[in-house]
Amino acid sequence: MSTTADATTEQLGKLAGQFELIFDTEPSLARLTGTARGVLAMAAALYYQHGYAATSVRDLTRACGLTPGALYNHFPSRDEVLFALVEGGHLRAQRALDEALAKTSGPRDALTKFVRAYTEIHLRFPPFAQLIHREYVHLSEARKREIVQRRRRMREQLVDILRAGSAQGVFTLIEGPHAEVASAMMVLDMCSRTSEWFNPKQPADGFSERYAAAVLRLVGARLR
Amino acid sequence: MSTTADATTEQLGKLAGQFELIFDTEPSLARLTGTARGVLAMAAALYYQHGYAATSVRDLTRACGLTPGALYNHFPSRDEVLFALVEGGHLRAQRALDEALAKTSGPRDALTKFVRAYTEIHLRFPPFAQLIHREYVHLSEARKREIVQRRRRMREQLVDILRAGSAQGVFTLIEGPHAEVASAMMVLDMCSRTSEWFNPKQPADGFSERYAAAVLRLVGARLR
DNA sequence: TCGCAGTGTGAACGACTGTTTATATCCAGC
DNA sequence: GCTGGATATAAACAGTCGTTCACACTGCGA
Repeated sequence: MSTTADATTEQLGKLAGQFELIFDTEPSLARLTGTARGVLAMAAALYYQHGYAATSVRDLTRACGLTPGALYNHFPSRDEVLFALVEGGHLRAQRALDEALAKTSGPRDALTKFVRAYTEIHLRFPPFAQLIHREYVHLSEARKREIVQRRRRMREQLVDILRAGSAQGVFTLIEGPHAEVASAMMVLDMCSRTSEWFNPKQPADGFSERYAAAVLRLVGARLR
Repeated sequence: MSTTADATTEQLGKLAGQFELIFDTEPSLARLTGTARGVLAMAAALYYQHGYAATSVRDLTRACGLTPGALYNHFPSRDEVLFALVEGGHLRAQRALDEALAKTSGPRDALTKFVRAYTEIHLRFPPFAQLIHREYVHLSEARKREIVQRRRRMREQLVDILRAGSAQGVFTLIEGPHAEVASAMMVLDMCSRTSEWFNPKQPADGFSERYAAAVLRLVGARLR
């Protein structure tokens, strides 16, 4: 990574600030304060821009105005910086889904709520979602297993909804082997990928509702 | 990267061999022979398994039974190894799309052919598609621009189809700003992400057709 | 048979890697 | 005012990074 010009440094700081705002929406991140919080926000900004693998401890600490050793007063290792971000993001998403699905009336309602919540999480601050989906694969093997398990759980929630709707004749999935899982993957991918191309400058009003409508079509939901 | 046990080495060689088979389907890759071809195949296997950023020149050449310097008899830099793979993959996809869209009768037919071709490219050898979508971001800035341009072109082909269908009343897209672009992104993502979860052990018969059917639903295609 | 292009080696280049250590500084609580 | 914990620094650790270079070996065309 090259030495950053002042203009770039300023942009990076602004980006880190935006990440930091998101931290308040997730307890496991919000409990960090002071230097630790600043480091994690800057890590998010750097990982987002250059990727985790391309961001060294020296890159990160220099951007924070620290020397490399200082990092280890706040995180046990470089891995754990990434893990803190990735786990935080997944906890936040899981909570949003649990809240959305707390009260539902039937598969159609459940699917609508799932899609809206899952899409909205990705659009609240797209770079955060993008960062997590992109970089979690670089976690250490043990930490990665934890995250993969969390992801599988979310997918299973959606599969259950589709299976129920399919059994009740509310949905007519595209046929084929593992129809529910295939459809679930389509839905999750559609929603999560919004973070890759959604332009925050355009109005987001009704965006997640339109996605829910698209998904209802996709799963062949009974009209009305 | 740790020293590889013999069993792992064997698996890696087998994977590299599978990548090499794919090279024959794309002229820009097929013209490589001998060591250069072997190196590129091994690079594909390693980048697929560990990522480009985590694969050093020494990792790559050691896996090929060479010393680091030998690489530079075949590629001008480490960057260009990745670029050869990524560009080859994009050229192959573009050619498949061009062939599929050479003769079409109306937007519905065009969309069906687009989705089938684009999905099939991703399922021919999912790891190759996966590798390309995942790693192209690590190209040097100049090379990345080239690839981004190719990707945009493919997207525009799809947008044109959706726009035409929408204008003729054949499709009824989910409303909203930039409806065509939003729908195009949904479709591209659905198709390309198959490479991430498709299990080659399950039968692929009719897979792309089912995806085309799902997409027709998604864009609200007129019945029949 | 010579010569040369193509291909490989091994050593070296300076720079960068994640982490640990001893040491210094600060500030809150007694 | 003193003490102790939290936090920072500078230096060093043992490696690894991508790349270059002088040199050796190979096999093919003249």
